[in-house]
Amino acid sequence: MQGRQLTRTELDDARRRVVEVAMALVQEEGREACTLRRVAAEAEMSRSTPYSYFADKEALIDAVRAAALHRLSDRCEAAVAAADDLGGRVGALGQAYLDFAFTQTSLYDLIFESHSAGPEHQAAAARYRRLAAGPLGEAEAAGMSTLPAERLGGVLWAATHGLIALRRAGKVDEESFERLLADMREVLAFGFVPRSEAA
Amino acid sequence: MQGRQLTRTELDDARRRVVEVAMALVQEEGREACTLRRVAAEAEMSRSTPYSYFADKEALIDAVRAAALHRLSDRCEAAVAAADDLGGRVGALGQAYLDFAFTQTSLYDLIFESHSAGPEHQAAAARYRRLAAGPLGEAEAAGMSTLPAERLGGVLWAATHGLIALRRAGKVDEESFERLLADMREVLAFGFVPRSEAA
DNA sequence: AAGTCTATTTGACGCTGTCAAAAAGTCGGC
DNA sequence: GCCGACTTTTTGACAGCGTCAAATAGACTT
Repeated sequence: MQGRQLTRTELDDARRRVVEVAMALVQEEGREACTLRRVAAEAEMSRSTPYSYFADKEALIDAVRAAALHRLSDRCEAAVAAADDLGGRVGALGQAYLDFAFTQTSLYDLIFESHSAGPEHQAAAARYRRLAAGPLGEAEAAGMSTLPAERLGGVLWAATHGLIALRRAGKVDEESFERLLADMREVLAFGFVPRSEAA
Repeated sequence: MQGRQLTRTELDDARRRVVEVAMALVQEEGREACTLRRVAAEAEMSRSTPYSYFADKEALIDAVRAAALHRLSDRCEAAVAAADDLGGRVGALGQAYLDFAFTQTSLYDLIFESHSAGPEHQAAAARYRRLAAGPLGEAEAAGMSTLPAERLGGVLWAATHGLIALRRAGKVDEESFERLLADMREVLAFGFVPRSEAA
C-alpha cells in the first residue's frame, strides 16, 4: 500500500521475489500448484500485484523457466569447476545434469515445456550452451572429438534429454533406462575419437 | 436421457467418442482448449456425463494420450509397410516419426507430458516399441547392428525425441536442428556396423 | 494543507473441475 | 396397463482460477 515512486532496484527486487516464490512452489508442490493467487499470498501481496511485474501468468512462468535453466547451469558449472582433469569435467557435467533432472524434476520439466521465445529464455539457453562448450571444447582442442564442440554438445544434450524424457514419461522403465544410458555412452562415444582405440 | 442398462459396447462407443472429441480438440486448438466442458458440449452431452466414463479429467487425458501414441504408431507402421527395402524401412520409420512430431505437435507433446502410469499407456508404448523393433530387428539379423534391436531402438528413440523436444522448447533454432539431425545420423550410425566400411 | 501521482487492493466476471441432488427414461412384475 | 425399482443423464451449486476496472492508500510537490 505504499504510494511513492519505486526505484529501479526496488521494483526488480519485488519482481525477483515473486519469481523465487513461484519457483519454490513449482519445485515443492508441482507445476499445477503454482497458481498466481498462491504465489501472491506466499509473497505477501494482494492477488493482482504480480500484474505490476508480469503481463500475465505465462510471463511469470517464462521468468521461472529462465531462472530454472540458470539454476541448472549453476549446478553444472559448479560440478565442472570441482573436477580436475578433462575426463572428470566431461563426466561431472553429465552427472550434474542427470542429478538435476531427477532431483528437481518439476523444474526440469518446466524448462522443456513447449514454446518459450522470450529473450530471457534465449539468454539462459545460450549460457547453458556456452558452459557445456567448455569441457567439450577442451576435448575438441585435445583432438578427441570428431565433431566441433558445439555440435557434439548438441547431440549429447539431445540424447541425454531424450532419454530423461522417455523415462519421465514412463516410456522406458528404470531398468531399461540404466541400460540405455550405458548404451548411449557407448554409441555416442563415437563422437569422440575412439577412446580406447580398440572398441 | 435414456435409462436402460447400457450394453458393454454401447458404453465403450460413448467412451470412445469422448476420447475422439477430446483428441480432436487437443490437435486443433491445443492442450489448453481441451476442457471437460467443451469436450462434453462438442460430444453433445451434458457437462458431467464424461464422468460416467472417466474418473476425472486426468483419466480422460490419459486415454487421449494413449490414443495419440496409437496414432503415431499407425503412421509409422504404414510408412514402414510402404517401403520395400531394409534401408527404406528404417528411413521411413524415422521420417514418419518426425512428420508426426512436427505435424501433430499438440498430440506429440501430450504423449510425452510427464508421468502416466496407466495400463492403457503402457500397452500403447509397448506396441510402439514392438513396431520399431521390426525394421531394426531386420537390421540386426542382417548383422548390421552392433546392438540388439531393442536397445538400438531405445537409443534412437531417445536421441530423436530429445532433439525434437529441444527444438520445440526453443533450445535450438531451426538451422541448428537440421545440422544436429544430420550429426546425429552420423554419430548414431555407429550403432550400426560401419555403413560404408570407411566413415 | 491540498492536490497529484503511483502502487496496491478490492470487487466482479466468466471460466474451470467436481460432486450431490434431481430428473428422465426403461424395464420387470402384477 | 400401470407401478415401483433401477440406471443414466442433467441440473444446481461450490470453490478456485486468471484477469481487469474501479476504488483505495500512501508519499511526494507546491
